Amino acid sequence: MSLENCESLFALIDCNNFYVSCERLYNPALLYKPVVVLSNNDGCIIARSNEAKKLGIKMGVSYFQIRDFLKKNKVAVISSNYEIYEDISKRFINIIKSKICFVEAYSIDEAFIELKGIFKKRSFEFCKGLKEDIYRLIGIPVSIGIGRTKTLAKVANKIAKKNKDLNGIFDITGREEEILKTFDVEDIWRIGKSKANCLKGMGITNALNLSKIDNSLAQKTLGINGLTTVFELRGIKCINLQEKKPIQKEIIVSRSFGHDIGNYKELKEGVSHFSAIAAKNMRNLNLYTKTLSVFITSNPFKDGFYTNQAEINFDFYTRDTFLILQAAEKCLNKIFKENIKYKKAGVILRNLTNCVCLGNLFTNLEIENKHNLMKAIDLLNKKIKKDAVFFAAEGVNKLWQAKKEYTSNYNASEIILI
DNA sequence: TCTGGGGTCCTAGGACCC
DNA sequence: TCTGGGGTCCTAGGACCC
Repeated sequence: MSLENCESLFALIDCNNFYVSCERLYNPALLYKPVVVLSNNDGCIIARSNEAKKLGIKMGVSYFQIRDFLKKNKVAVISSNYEIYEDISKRFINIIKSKICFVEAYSIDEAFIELKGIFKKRSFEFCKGLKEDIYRLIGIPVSIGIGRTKTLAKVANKIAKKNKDLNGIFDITGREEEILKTFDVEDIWRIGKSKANCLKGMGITNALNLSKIDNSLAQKTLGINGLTTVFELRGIKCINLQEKKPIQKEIIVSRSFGHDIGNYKELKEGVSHFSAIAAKNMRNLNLYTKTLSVFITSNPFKDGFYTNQAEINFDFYTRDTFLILQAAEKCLNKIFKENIKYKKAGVILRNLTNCVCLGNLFTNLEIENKHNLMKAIDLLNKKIKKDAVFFAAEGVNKLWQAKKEYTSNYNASEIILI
């Protein structure tokens, strides 16, 4: 076998303007029109249709700054609806898994695959078929980049997206030098703004320059991950396909409030609500926690910024919302200060495990009963409606809730695509 | 008036110990 | 009078990703 045959081949499948594409499934009137999707709290732009990109709307811009511009240009504005996006994302991954074994669900709208054997021999045809299948089955357009390493597949994907003539698929293999020469160092996967600035200061402006950098210089300026990137650009595989998702290290639920909160009661209700969501998410992932922390912050854009956090360790691993609510309240009491307008709060669960770790002989029965209660609550909320059952500590009015003015009224169960 | 949320990893620096 | 140095652990904060 020649050395060439031993080389790996990866593809990155990336959904085009994913959130916008999802919204278009529910509302075809949005097709061919400029559309943007807003972050939680309608804070900033997190997805744009191609038409919106053409208008020069940038990613991450705060909504209030360009509201008038959007209106003038008749851009459709939509609040994000993550339930729907997650549902479509699962379908997207399932289609890929039905066609090939080696799949890594990398993010909500991206998957890496490793092409081996017959798939490698017919890589382009296979990817073309996959792209067509995804569109036929769930109506989401994707772009696919192919390369010898994940980093090169990422580069190829950007090229596929940018260049219309390629019809959404590009294989960089054999053309690395020519392409990397035109590829801005800032656009390389895992090279962020600050590293890019540092590199540009050294005269390294494109990906080809970076691939030729001295190893020890790369490590010194970019750290160990940067050196990995350099090798990957040279076509040397350092980052493997991660088919099995490792156990999550933390679960975070945090939100900015719709308005500043000055009183303890309202803040406590918010923190309790986030705790209940975090506990529910943890049970969904079949995990238990041993550490809970709460943080609160005032508005960082205003004077007298205050932020603080407190942490509590449980005596044993738990997934019991009652215990989590108690702990969250204790943490909040440690850090709450009067006369501050709070803008944001969050709850973090750490030290997660998937082992069933119960307490001692005397507490086991009680814990078992609580488990069953939690299961029942989760089931009711799933079957009847969200928040059909909730904890008194979360409050009834939820006055602090974030803004969401432009939500589409669809839910995931409404659409049947396959 | 309005400025996202969720996640991981690395590093620098302090505390502590021998 | 004189005040080392290396290891480990922890944490906060930065950088990066989507």
